[in-house]
Amino acid sequence: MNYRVSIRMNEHLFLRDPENSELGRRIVRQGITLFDELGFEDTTFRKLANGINTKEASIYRYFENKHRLLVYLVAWYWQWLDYQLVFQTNNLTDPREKLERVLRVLLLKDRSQPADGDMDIQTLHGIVIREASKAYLTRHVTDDNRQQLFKPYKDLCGRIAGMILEYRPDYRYARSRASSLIETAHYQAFFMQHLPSLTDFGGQQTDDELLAFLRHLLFSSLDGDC
Amino acid sequence: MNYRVSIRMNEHLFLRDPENSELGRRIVRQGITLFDELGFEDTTFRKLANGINTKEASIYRYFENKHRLLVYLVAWYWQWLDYQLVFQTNNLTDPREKLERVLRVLLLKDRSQPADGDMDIQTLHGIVIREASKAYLTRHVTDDNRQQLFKPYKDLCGRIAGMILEYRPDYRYARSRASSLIETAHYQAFFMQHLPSLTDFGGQQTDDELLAFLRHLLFSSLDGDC
DNA sequence: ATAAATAGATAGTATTGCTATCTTTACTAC
DNA sequence: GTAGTAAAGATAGCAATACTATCTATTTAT
Repeated sequence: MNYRVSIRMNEHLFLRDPENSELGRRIVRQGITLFDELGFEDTTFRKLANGINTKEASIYRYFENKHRLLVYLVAWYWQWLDYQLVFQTNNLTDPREKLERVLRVLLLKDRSQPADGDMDIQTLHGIVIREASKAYLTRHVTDDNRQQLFKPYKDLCGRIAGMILEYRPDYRYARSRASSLIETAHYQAFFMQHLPSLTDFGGQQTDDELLAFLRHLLFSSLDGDC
Repeated sequence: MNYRVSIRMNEHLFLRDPENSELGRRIVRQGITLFDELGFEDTTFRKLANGINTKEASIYRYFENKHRLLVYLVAWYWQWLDYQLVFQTNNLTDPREKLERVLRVLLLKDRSQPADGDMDIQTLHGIVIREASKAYLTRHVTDDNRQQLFKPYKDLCGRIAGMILEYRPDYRYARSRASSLIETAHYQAFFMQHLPSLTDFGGQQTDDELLAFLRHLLFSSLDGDC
């Protein structure tokens, strides 16, 4: 059996769909490489172009600017993650088990379903941890939001919120709980790696400790009287 | 009685101490104004200089670059907040009451102790919400950390972690709990304002709802069996 | 009164973040 | 096979950014 999941992206995320051409795919692939290696701030379209033997101007035909490329990659990741969630929780009936899967998927603990080959999921995960909040922590967040740029993130939160409500139908903070779960997973992962004194994860299986922490946080909030 | 709290900043945060001169204080004050109005990305030292009738070059004598100015402002805020915490919890004996105060201080719910007059705390709070994570979400976080730039943040987390342990001495995740409390407070405040569908705070007293959510999250994690 | 520190003024440079235009190539329809 | 169109390549250019350097004027400390 050979299959792959393809992810349909919102049109506002690009000027020309990068999945439809060889150049577009190279831009995306190199974008991931540079964001990973240089970080968002030090990446430029000129460097990106040089890395794939094309010209700056060609990249501007695909993405308005560097920020939009970031938004694109992050949105792609959220959509991919959302699909993983659907896949991994399919056929499960126990709501607690579903939430357990949510935690594992957020931390990329399981061999995932293959996606379009241009996306290196592990690397993208690292980019999301360090750069994703720069996608919305801007003065133009409202305009960007109007163009639906954050819909994948909202959809993912919505799905998790739904699972929270399956587990605990009267829970009052499903959406905030979902968004803070995602955010906490990512910045704790960042702290763990770079500012470990902000965390309690020092040892070897830091990833498992983080999972245990998130599990504890999530279920203590859902299981209490409230 | 007339007093003010003065905050001693780490030397690595600046090239020349901005508190020691009129120009320095103007730079800081205008920095706050511009970060607030234009956001970090669209602020430049040229604009800043024009706004206070000086030259770009003069600003570079105080701060290495724009990022360092952000780090300085954010560090100042964390130190100020840390002091607020000390002040507000002084003489309290009930550990739960102390943690309640932590929540209120994080959300700036109480009339605070006056600080050096150049800092507009409310505005700074807004900047911290939107920009603070850009201070550490970089590729050079490790170098910056070596220069102690994030010590104020760590100290604040450490203090909150200490209070958590007073309340619950056997709690295993005091530091992660503290850092995620701070981050959650800020992210949720941002979402509430700009991407409200990621939260459950829609109505009028959104700030009180956020407080209730944070209280719920914090105490449910500390009161459970674990 | 003199030296030292600070600030102001001016200039200059490499890079960034674009936009414009023109040419070449590749595919598509008739 | 040719004409037409879309994508990509090539080149140029420009205003703004992020600095650095240097010189002069002013304040301040001794």
